[in-house]
Amino acid sequence: MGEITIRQLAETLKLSTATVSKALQNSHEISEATKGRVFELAKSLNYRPNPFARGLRRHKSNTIAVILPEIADNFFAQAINGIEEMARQQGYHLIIYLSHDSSEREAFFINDLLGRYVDGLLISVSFDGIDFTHLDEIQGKLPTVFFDRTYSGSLLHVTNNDFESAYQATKHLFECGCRQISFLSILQGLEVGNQRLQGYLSALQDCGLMLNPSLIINCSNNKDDNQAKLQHLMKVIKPDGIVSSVEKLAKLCYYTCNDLGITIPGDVKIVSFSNLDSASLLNPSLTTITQPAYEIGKQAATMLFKVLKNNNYEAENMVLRSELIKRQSTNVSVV
Amino acid sequence: MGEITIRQLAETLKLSTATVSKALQNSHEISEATKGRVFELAKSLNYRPNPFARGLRRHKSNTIAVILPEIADNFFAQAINGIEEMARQQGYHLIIYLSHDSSEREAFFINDLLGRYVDGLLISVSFDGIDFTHLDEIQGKLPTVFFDRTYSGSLLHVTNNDFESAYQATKHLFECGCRQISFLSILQGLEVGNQRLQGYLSALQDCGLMLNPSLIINCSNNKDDNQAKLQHLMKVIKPDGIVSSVEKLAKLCYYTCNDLGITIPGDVKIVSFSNLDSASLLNPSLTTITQPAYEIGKQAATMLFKVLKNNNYEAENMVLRSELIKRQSTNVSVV
DNA sequence: CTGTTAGCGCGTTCAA
DNA sequence: TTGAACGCGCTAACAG
Repeated sequence: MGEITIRQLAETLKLSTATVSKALQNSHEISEATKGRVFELAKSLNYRPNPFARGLRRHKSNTIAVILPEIADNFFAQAINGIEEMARQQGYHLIIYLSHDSSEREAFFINDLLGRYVDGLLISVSFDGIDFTHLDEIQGKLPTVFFDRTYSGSLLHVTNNDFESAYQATKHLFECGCRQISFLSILQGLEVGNQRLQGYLSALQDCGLMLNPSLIINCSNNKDDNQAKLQHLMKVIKPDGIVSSVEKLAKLCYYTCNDLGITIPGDVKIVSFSNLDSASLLNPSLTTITQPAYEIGKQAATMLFKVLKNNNYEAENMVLRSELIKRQSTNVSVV
Repeated sequence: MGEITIRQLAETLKLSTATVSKALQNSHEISEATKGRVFELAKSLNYRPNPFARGLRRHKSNTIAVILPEIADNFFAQAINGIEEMARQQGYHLIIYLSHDSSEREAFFINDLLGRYVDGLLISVSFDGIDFTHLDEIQGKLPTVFFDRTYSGSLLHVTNNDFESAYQATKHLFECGCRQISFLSILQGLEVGNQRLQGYLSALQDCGLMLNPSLIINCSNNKDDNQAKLQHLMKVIKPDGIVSSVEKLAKLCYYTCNDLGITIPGDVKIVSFSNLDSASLLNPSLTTITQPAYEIGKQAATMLFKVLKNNNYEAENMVLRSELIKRQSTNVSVV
C-alpha cells in the first residue's frame, strides 16, 4: 500500500513505536534480535518513512535545490548530470529552478527556499543581476555553493580558469594571424564575465596589440539586440578574429556571417567558450574552449555535501581547467 | 529569521492558531478585519508556512517529479523548460530524476516516489525497459502523465504524430531519389519506436519499394556497438538514404561518413528526428523532424495539473505535430 | 466569527 | 534493552 507507518510495524511486532523507530535507525540501544525482526518486517511490507513527518522532526529533507539560468544549454545540462549523479549517490533529491537569467525570479526562488524546505543550494547566478542582496542573504541561512557563475560575495564556489582560457584563446587567434581581435562580452557584472574579459585584454597586451574599444561588444540577453550589434561589428568594424564568451553568441556569429557572405575562417576566425557536443560537426567546425561541465557539477555537489556533513562554512574555491580545442573555425585542420 | 510559526503570529495578535491558519488561507469564516491584521503581520515578518507540517497534514507537497532518460539532449532539455514554466505558474516545485535509460534506476526512483513525497509524476520511459511492472504499479497510486516515450499500459500521455513523421521523412527521401532507404531503429520496445518504424515501413510500401531487412538497423544505447553497426551499414549495405529515429544516431552517421569519406548528401541523404538547435549550422545542415518539445512538456504538465485538480483519471491522449524541416542533408538548399 | 482540541507520523526525551 | 509521553507546525472538526 505504501501507507505503512511505524505504528503498524510496532503493533504487529508487539513493540512500541519508539523501539521500532530506533531499530530502523540501527540504534545501539536495540538488541540485534529485535532489529532483525524489525528490518525484516519493514522490508517485507516495503515500509517507507513518511518524509513529511521525518522532515518536521529533523528539520532536514534530504533534498537540495539547483538554481540555473537555463537548461537548454549544454554546459548546464551536463552540469546537472554531474550534480544528479552525486545527489543520487548520497540519497538526496534534486529540486530544479530555472531563473531564465532574471534576478527577480532568482530572488523569488530563494525566498521560497528560505522556507527551509531544502538542505542546501547549488546555484549559477543569473546574468541580469545587479542587486545581489538575496544571494548575500541566503548564504548565511542555507549552505550554498556557487558554480561557474559566481558573484563577488560568494564563499563556496567551483569555477574555471576563465582568465587563462580567454587569454589562451586570444593568443591562439593572434598566432593564427589575427590582428583585429574582437571580444563578445556578456555576464559583465559577474566574476566569470570579468575574468574572461581580463584574459582577453591581458593577451592583447602581451601580443603587443593596441586595445580598440569598439572591438569589445557588450551583449545582452536580448537576441535582436545582439544580432544588431554583431551585424554592425561584422559590417563596419570588420575584425579578423572573434573571441566569444558564450556559446550562443558564437552561433549568432555563424548566422550573421552566413547572411553577410563572410567566410569563416577565411575572413574571420572564431573561438568560443562552448560545450556544444556537435562543435566538430559545424560548418566550419568550431574551435572551442570547453569546460569540464559534468565535473564542475559533480565537484560543486561534493563540496555542498561536505558542508552539509561537517557543518563548517570555511570559504573554499575550487578551480577546474577548461580545454582549448582547435578546429577549423581558426583554420586548424582536424583529423 | 524564516522561523516564524503560526503560533507566534497568533500570540502577538492575541488570536488562536486556528484563526490565523484560516485567515492565511483566506477562509470566509474569518472577518476581513482580522484577515487584514494577520496578512499584514505575516508579510512584515515574512512568515513562510513550514512545508513539512503542512505536508504532514494535507498529504500534499506541491511538488511534482519528472523522470527522464537524460538531460543533455535538446528534446528533454526543452521539454523540462515547458514543464518548469507550468509548474512555476501553478506554484509547484519540480524534482528531477535521470534514469540514464536504465529501467532499474527508474524502478528505484519510482519506489522512492511511492513514499508519497510528490503529488504527481511526469515521465518519459527509459529505453532498456522490458519489465514495466513498476510503471503499471505507479499509475494506480500516483497521478502520472507519460510524454514522448510512453508504453503500452500508459493511460495519460502526450505524444507526437510519430508514425506520420517517419512516413513523411521516408517519402521525402524517396522523392529526393533514394531507393535504398535505411532506418536506424532504437526504442524498439516502446510505442514511439514502434510508431516510427511502422511509419517507415508504410512509406516504403506506398512508394513501391521492397523491404530489405538488412536496411533496418537495430541500435542500442551502446555507442561502440552502434558505431560498428553503422560502419557495416555504410561500407557493406551502402544505402542512399537514412532515416534516423534519434538525434545521436544522426550525429554518429555524420562521424562515420566523415571517417569513410562518404559524402552527404551526394552519396547518402539523411533525415533525423532531432531538436538540435544548431542543425542548420551543421556540415551539411541536417534535415530534421523537429518535435515541439517545449510544448510537449507544457501540455504534459497541464494534463497532470488538471488531474491533480479534478482527481479524475480518465485516459487521455494528446498528440502534437512534429515538423519536417528540409535542409542540405537531403539536398534541399536553404535560404 | 473565533477558539479548543486533536492528530498527521516520526524521533527524542526520560523513566522503567 | 524497551516503552510512555510529548511535541515538531499545521489544519480539520467541532464548539461556542
